[in-house]
Amino acid sequence: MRAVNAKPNARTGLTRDERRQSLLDAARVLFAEKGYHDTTVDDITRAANVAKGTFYLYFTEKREIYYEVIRVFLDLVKEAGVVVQEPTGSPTEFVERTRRNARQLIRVLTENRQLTRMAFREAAGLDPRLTELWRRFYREIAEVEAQNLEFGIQLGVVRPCHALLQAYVHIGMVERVMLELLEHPEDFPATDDLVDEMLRAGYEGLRGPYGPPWNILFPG
Amino acid sequence: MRAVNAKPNARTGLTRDERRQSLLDAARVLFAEKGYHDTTVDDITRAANVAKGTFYLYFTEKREIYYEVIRVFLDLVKEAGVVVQEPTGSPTEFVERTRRNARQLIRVLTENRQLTRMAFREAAGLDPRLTELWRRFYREIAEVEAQNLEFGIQLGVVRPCHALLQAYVHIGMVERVMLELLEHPEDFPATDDLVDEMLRAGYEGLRGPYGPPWNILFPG
Amino acid sequence: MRAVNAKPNARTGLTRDERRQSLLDAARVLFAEKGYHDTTVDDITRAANVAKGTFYLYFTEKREIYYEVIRVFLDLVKEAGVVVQEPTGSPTEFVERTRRNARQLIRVLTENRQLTRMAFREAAGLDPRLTELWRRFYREIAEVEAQNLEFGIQLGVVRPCHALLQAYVHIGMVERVMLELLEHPEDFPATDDLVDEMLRAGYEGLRGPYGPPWNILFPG
Amino acid sequence: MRAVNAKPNARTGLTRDERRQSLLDAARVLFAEKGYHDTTVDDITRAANVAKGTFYLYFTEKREIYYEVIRVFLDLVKEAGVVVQEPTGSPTEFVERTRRNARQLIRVLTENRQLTRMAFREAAGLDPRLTELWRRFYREIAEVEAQNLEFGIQLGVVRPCHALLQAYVHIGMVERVMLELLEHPEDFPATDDLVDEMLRAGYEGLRGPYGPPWNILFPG
DNA sequence: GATGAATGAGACTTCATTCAT
DNA sequence: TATGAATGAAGTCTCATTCAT
Repeated sequence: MRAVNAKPNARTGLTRDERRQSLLDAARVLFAEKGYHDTTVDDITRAANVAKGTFYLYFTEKREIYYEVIRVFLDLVKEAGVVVQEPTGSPTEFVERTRRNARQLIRVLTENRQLTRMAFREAAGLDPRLTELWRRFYREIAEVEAQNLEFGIQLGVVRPCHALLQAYVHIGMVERVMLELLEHPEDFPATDDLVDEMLRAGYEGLRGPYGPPWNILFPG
Repeated sequence: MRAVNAKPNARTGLTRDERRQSLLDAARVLFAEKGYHDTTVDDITRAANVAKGTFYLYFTEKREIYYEVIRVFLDLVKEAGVVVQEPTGSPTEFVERTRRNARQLIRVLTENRQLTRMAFREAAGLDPRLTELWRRFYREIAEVEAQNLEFGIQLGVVRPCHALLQAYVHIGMVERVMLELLEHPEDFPATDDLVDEMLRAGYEGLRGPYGPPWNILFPG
Repeated sequence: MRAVNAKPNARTGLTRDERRQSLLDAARVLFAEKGYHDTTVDDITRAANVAKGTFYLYFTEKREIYYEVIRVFLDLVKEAGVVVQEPTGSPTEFVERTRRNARQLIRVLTENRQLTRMAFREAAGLDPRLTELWRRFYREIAEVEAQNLEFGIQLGVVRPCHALLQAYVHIGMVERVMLELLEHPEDFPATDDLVDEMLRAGYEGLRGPYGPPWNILFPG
Repeated sequence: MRAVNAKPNARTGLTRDERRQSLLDAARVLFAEKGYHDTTVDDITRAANVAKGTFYLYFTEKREIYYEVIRVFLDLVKEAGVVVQEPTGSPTEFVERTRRNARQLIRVLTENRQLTRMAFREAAGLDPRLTELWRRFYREIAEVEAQNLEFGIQLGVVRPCHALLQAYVHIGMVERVMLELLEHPEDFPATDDLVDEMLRAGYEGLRGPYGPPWNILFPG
């Protein structure tokens, strides 16, 4: 028994979902290339090989398809790099899992280089609804990361700290480094070293051989 | 002797620079509020109390004034928070200077809350020239920060590391935390504690009491 | 023996005429509610529970179904209120028959309140064919009424006059009063009194106790 | 000293009001010819010799100019034919004034034949605001006419009656006759006779030589 | 006959930019 | 220099109608 929308169209042989998907695919490429405002509905339908009116059978307005493209992208990012860990295992395992997630995240963003750049450049600047989408994205990944930090604290791998703040610290460092990496890969170490360098920075900071520990630096 | 454009206009009593500035001021407020696309040239001239055509006596196109608003804003940010340090002094002095810069940066961004949000939301999404402006902004502040890290390494306060990468790490953490702070100040510690928590994270990381040092965690 | 189109459809169990009728019924309601331009073919087919394409198996275009709805409505009106009288009987009978027709007309229009309002509001404004339909409607009812007046003249109940002109006079008074009645029933007497007041106005005018007869008023 | 908008435009030499008027003039002709829906903004601006965008400097939307055309037309009609009379003078004077108004009304409507036909055909069918305009039109003229009837009653020229109802009766008869006259002038007497025939019908009705008076016809 | 996805012409509206005074 | 009416390209969205299955 087929699903509701699984019946292929009489004329085109595409199901409703397939057609919708082909519009989304066309839109993703065009938005990634030219951004929201320089991409017209006409561009999208031409790229998807349908008439202009067809667009409005699948999306109520131009914004909606942009919204959808971004939503799917952000879900992909969340899925790739943002994983709820278990409060178990050794410190090595804990860090190792984090390491794997980071590498996976880099892979996904690199595979969607243009889309990533566009998404973070235009970010939330055109719609309260879109702003809300981004806000929720950051909130969700921050909560997962804060949760992971709490687990780390329980395990003793992480020292007590303001977990939510540190979650945003981690998100920010990854975000900025990734965006620079996508522009100038030649300025950065290869993926594995890059990940390690960042993990280490997060784990034990940058204190040098002659730097006194924080409690001596600032006794207050 | 007055500068070339210092002669006040017969009708308006404003010098050319003053008029230009009043357009920029009006534009800044409107862009901050509504973003680039929802602000019309008409809005700007109405807010600045000049006729529409006057706009084009001071700016060649709408993008230019946006570009200028962003440029001034980014310069302000650079000036506030990004200072080339001296490779001298004690570790305490080194960190103390960083601390002062961070607090100053928070002050400036908070004072320009709406503009900051808008600028980072719309970011570079509408023009190669604007994209280039942002790219240069990040490159410049990254270079300053990398330089400071090199100094820290020389002083022994900072361990040897990939300075440029760590510069982006620092930029990212500040950027993301700031943007969240502007949205949800109630989720974060007050400024001084916030700065310390971040400095400490950068300085000695989050390693907990039972976390082994990195070289033991990953002997490779 | 069944008529040509009386064979019920295998799938739907409806004869061609029944299906056509259900489209007309749906259209009548929608047109009455929203008028011609705000009612889409999609609205109609959805309300009639058929696919959009089905519409064009029964009507060649959207206008046609509107035309048909109006035609049926105008026929209903004609049938209800416009009756050819016989040139026989007493004055009382003559007036009494007129009175019955008027009451019947009010009933029909009141029962189709929305449709009546819509029909007279949009009237003939969208199509020469429709314009012609309305023109014929007025001509036909005017001719019947003129005929009745001629009978009245023959009976001596009605004075000699320009019968066609007076027919339009009667049509106009009924039409306008009816349309106002449908909007503001509270401004008018109840049906029977309303009819009598109008009949009397038509029959002996509004001349007051001190008003001289017309031939004295205007001796020419 | 000139009025606010009396300064002619630098480029075109037209004041704002003149330009607006030329758009209205163009629109009136086109609407009269083709109705609302078949007239495009493009048609209007082309006829007025301005660019399409200019339209929106003077009207917020297409409906607005239609609304304005109808409003001006209805005001013209009101002004021409709907005059508040004085409760003074002889019956002859009273009727004579009515007669003059009626003739004036016929002149105005005949001079605006196409516009009149269009206006009454499309009537109120496209907008609540327009519906309201028409509703108010009818209410206002009905109130004036009802007032006049009250005066007539005071003078004894008119018998006591439901004045508002009779006002609508009069409006309807004039309206319908006028619309038929505009279509088929050959079916009707010349203006002066037409007016007299209608006045007489309203004044003393159509009772014939053998028709008993109403109170005998219907003793109830 | 019935379906409903697809079509595409065409309408309205916005707004950056120009230019005659 | 300042004005602000005028421009017109361009974009979004609607919907009557078609047609392959």
